[in-house]
Amino acid sequence: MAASIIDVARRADVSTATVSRALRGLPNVSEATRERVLRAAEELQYSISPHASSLASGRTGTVGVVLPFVNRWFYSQVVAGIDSVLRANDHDLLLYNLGDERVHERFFARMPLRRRVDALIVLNLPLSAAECEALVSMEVPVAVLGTRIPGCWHVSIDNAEGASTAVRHLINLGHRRIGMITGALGDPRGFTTPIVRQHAYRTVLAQAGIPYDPDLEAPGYFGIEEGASAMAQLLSLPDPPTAVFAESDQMAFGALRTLNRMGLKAPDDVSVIGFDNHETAELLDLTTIAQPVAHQGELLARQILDALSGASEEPTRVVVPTRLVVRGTTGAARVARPQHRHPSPRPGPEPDQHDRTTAR
Amino acid sequence: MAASIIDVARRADVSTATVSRALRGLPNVSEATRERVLRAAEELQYSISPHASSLASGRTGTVGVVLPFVNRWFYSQVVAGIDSVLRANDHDLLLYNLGDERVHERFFARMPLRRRVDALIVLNLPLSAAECEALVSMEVPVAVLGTRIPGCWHVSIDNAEGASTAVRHLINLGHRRIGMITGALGDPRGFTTPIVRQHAYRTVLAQAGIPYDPDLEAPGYFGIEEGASAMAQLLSLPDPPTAVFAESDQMAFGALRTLNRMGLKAPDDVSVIGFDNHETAELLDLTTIAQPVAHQGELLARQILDALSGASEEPTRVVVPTRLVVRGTTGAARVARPQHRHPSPRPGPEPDQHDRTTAR
DNA sequence: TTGTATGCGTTATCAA
DNA sequence: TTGATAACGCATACAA
Repeated sequence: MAASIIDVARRADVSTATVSRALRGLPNVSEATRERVLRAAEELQYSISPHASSLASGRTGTVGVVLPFVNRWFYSQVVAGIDSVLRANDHDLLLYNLGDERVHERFFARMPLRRRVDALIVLNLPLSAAECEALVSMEVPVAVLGTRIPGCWHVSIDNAEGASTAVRHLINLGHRRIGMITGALGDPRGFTTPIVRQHAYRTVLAQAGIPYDPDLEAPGYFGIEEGASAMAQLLSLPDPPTAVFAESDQMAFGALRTLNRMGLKAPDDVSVIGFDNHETAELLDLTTIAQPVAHQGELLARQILDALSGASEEPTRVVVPTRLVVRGTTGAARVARPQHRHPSPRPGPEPDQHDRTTAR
Repeated sequence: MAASIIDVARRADVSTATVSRALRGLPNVSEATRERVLRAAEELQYSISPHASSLASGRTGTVGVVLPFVNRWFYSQVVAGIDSVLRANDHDLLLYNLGDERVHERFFARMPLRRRVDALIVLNLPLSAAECEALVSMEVPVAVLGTRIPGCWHVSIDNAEGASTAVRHLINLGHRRIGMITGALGDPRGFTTPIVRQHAYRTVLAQAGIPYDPDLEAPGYFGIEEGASAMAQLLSLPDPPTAVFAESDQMAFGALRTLNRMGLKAPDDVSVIGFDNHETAELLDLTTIAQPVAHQGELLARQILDALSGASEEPTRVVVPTRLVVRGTTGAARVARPQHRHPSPRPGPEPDQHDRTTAR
């Protein structure tokens, strides 16, 4: 049987209250007794029962992280970021993967994290309005990545700006027939990232005087395989794109594979730009929009700790910058295509071409 | 204030004991009262307090997962596997990342998971003998991936066989000057995987009558960058290898990048084989030894559930098979190198060459 | 600075 | 089948 606080109290010849105080480093304990208690605890190999402690204090010392995937690069990076600052501040991390539809439903039906966590971090999860409300009703601080929930803390990148930068990069290179491989759309619930990026894509094209062509948008669902299919679909068009913006690197990888298998090359045949700066993007020499992934996790955890400590009253919203990383898969458009009546791109210096890494 | 079991009891006009029984689906509750209790709980939006429950029952319903990284592909896959079966059986997953040295030390000094988890899953962690004992002394079932701890459940691949297959594949292709990019060695604690693989590498070479050359072993520490450096080191040798076995795909990726940057190509200049079948291995057309990663996580979780339910008394050990996946980065050695006096490889059918995916 | 006593929300034992 | 009640192990308001 493991030693309890009573055993320690007996051994140190003090009350359990004093043991509790001494062990938690509270003031109002003389150095002498504190030392006695510490030694007694040490000798008995005492370790606190978190459950009893939680029950008595109402705090759990753990933060729930709710996400749709644990095995995708992006999420594992974010979790690592969260973990590092949580751990440094003596908080535990309870992982809740809602990727499975049934798990998702049960989660909101049973609210199993109620009273189990001091705070919640929600990563990029498509949530209905009712589900958002359910989270808020837990009455713990909630920090959200990627989407927005009223009353919650927020961390995100400027998706519109990132996507715009990507498309502008292609336009600057002289491309006018620009496709987009989009992420998971059509989900009725609130995961706005793909919508925002797609909107930016259309807007930038419109601003450049390029007519909208729905055929140039192919769904890739944020997967490698699906990205590959999307690229195949785009290439099968009567008038295929000369450049493609994939809104995730993984989809861009799939796109590159399709090119490869068809005997085509980036950027000679088609320019490809991704989004994320995935760890293998450099390996594949993929031009992309970089976002600080683990850092966003750290920020989320910091927000939560601030909320918990009362350091910050009002939920804040922090937007972290993205940055264009120019690598080898994007290049100048070959020639102005005759069938288009738009002016060919002006020649002249192309900063994107020279800087391998350009601050956006 | 959230409703407690007392509120439910009052509303259903029964005792708290009956509520507890009814909600947990225990027998000895009449259907009528059970329904009454269920409805009362529903109406009050009652949700149980896991801490109180744990305190009273001694069970926590959560499994601790202790690992050295959360953001590396391999580990995130394993965690996903664990999570899926744990979640399906109503267990929570407490993530404990011991990658940081200080966190590691504190973990074993304070044993913060004692009384906090019903069981432990340990992933590929270098542990001293004392640390292993500390884990066992928690008196909960422990399942271990990759290394061995007496008295614990085990899941692993046959590392010797996997590594041997890799090296034999290169030998079968006619290579005789074969380098190895090794993982993290030199750690005094018990993480045996790299040791076993290195031993297999040496043994297979010896069996083929190829003399041992320590210069052909370069450390890559399981990282991309370090793998790249290791390859550079091997290529700078007076007599560089014609083929390289990297004991992880990530290191192989780095190796490929080095080749690429030096204007060399696999397999024309150097054959490269990895280990893992990382998700981007296919993308890079990397020949590799595949291991079922998420599946190993599932097996670990199953073992734990068996132990917890008492279904299995004695800890078991399951070894999952690896399999050679032949892709484009390995090819036949160009010519028998004149400076070696060993017989040149016999020509003839090379099954590894034809089957894209060969069961080892 | 220290001790006493109560409460936290369950489960489990025993009795009814 | 149900109820009363004692743990479970700690934190904390209050008293000393």
